[in-house]
Amino acid sequence: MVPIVAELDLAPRIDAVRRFNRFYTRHVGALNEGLLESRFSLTEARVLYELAHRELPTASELGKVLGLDAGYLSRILGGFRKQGLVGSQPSQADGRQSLLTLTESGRAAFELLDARARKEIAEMLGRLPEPEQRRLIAAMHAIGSLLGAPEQAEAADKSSYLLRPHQPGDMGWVVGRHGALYAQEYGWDEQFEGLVAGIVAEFLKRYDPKRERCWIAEQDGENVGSVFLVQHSKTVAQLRLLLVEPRARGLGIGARLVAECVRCARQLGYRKITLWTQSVLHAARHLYERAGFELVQEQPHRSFGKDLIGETWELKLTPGA
Amino acid sequence: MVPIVAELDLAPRIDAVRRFNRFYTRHVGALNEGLLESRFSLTEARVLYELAHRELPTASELGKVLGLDAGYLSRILGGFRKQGLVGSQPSQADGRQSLLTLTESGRAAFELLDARARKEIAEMLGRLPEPEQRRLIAAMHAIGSLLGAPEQAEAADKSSYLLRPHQPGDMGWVVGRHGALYAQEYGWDEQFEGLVAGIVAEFLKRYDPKRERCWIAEQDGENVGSVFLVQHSKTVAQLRLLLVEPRARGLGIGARLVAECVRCARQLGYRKITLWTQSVLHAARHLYERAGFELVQEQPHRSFGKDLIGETWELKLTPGA
DNA sequence: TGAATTTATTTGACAGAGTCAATTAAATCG
DNA sequence: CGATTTAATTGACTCTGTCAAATAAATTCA
Repeated sequence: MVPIVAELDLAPRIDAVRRFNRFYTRHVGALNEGLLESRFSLTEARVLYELAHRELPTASELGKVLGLDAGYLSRILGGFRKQGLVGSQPSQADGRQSLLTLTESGRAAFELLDARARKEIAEMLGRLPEPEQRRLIAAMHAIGSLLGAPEQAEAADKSSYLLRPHQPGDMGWVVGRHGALYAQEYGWDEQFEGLVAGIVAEFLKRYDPKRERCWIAEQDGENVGSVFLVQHSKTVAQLRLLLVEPRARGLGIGARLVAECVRCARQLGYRKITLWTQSVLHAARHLYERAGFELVQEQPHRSFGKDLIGETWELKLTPGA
Repeated sequence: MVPIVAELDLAPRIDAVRRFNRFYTRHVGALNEGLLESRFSLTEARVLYELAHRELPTASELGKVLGLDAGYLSRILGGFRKQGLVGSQPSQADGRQSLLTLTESGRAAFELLDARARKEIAEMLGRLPEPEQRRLIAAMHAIGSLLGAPEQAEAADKSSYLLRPHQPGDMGWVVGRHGALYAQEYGWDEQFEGLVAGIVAEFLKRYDPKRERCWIAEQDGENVGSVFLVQHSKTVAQLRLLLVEPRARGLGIGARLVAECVRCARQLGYRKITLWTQSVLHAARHLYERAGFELVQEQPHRSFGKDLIGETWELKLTPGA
């Protein structure tokens, strides 16, 4: 019989991981990274890749990055030199080293390989409808960050996300991530998730596209942030439910969401933006402060199982600006 | 500048996939599946694995499954035979084939390898806190089913899920999946997601653990179903928000959720369960019918951008049973 | 400074992983 | 029955990767 209450049994998880490992190994093997009809082996392709993505690397640098035996690598590079794919110049700093570069034809060979590999992946992605592609990327991203892929975080830069209006499913994401994150980070109880659910329910029910907005920040197809601009009165807008996923913090997404709200409120003719937050939410308070909001009221209260100090912030909008 | 509106540009997704492939290849390579100090190569271990999981396979069967060259495999099997790890018996049906089995010591070798591999994965999982483990498994499952791993689906059987009470984040999941699935499958508009958000908001606000329940069905750490039992009146309970993810359908999860509601309502002393559904939701209606519910009222209405026929179903509970 | 040690690279020898073609013997097709 | 196909084996070979030795430049330390 299926147990009602979860026991922390690792065994099925271990099996799931191993099943996935077997599956994914085969999957990657089937892709073969564009070298099906090329004269390069997988290792050679990896070397070529690193050569194309580094500035004047040395052989030992490549060996370290790729985890290759120095002798093996030396032979591969020798072969490349013979084929005229790489050139080398002696290092000024260290007479033992050579600084390696791809020649014209070396770069051409890499481009060809790279284009083929991209095409393969594009075909694989193309077999999936758009929302499933997004789920796939999101899942890969999740695995990468959970298993600690430093370069996954590195690769995220300021232009790696986009803002878009809400779609089916997004409101649930907003509710769930508010509930889970505030429970985890501040120990708030389920009343908070309920409050958020009430807010989004109200938003969807009374949603007026001419007076209100929701933005979802998306990165690699995965939701990483949200903010709402709702009508508080004819002339006053309210900013609500600002959230940025921990793993996407530090990219300026929060500031961007707030700025977008302010810009839009001004455009829609509001005179003032108001918002309610808590004194413990330091990161959010900073964002409001830097966007020009001013603290106008403080109010201690007990909510979500904690003693909190609620704060009202306001930003006056000059219509002309 | 970051674009406001999403354009369907594959390039960043392709890069994300390739980054993940590189990362995961290295990750799996680092795991080495328990054969670090064993006398087996990776391929030999894979052969051993298949031998341990099949009934009297033939060499060609193994070769097909593992994608190995027949000659290569023949040599590996020859080695195993020499070491006394596999035995073979001639096939009655086909004189060219031998039916392979692991000997005692072959099985022992496999068990050792298997235990080591499990231990490795367990250590990796152990480094993650419990909720992150669940996210990891969920993400792997998502990738597996998106890229079409038939055995991932196969492996799901009736005892592969569990029911548990709700946790932070679950309500958001319920809202989001209702919103996304009904939009996708029936074309309902965002008003429906708003309605669900309102229901869960109300549920959390008034939640009385003695009179009400929520069950979340979880599979490999991923939410795949939900149902709520809420108080309608002193003697009448209401079943709400029954949902099963498409990929988890056919495992009896829906029936199980309904049965759990009925059992619990009876135990809590309710005299009747009522529920509201729509005529187009055939699968759900079947479940209710088979659980003993009876259709007591029909009501055409226009909601969620569609013309629908709402239905009220009821189940009388005999207190003694 | 200069001898000892370390480091970057190359080379030779070799083992393991995997492919390809040829061979044998049994099974199947027509 | 002869022709073709299939399962399994074997030999020859290539590619992948490791290990140890050699060389030359750089660094350390007394």
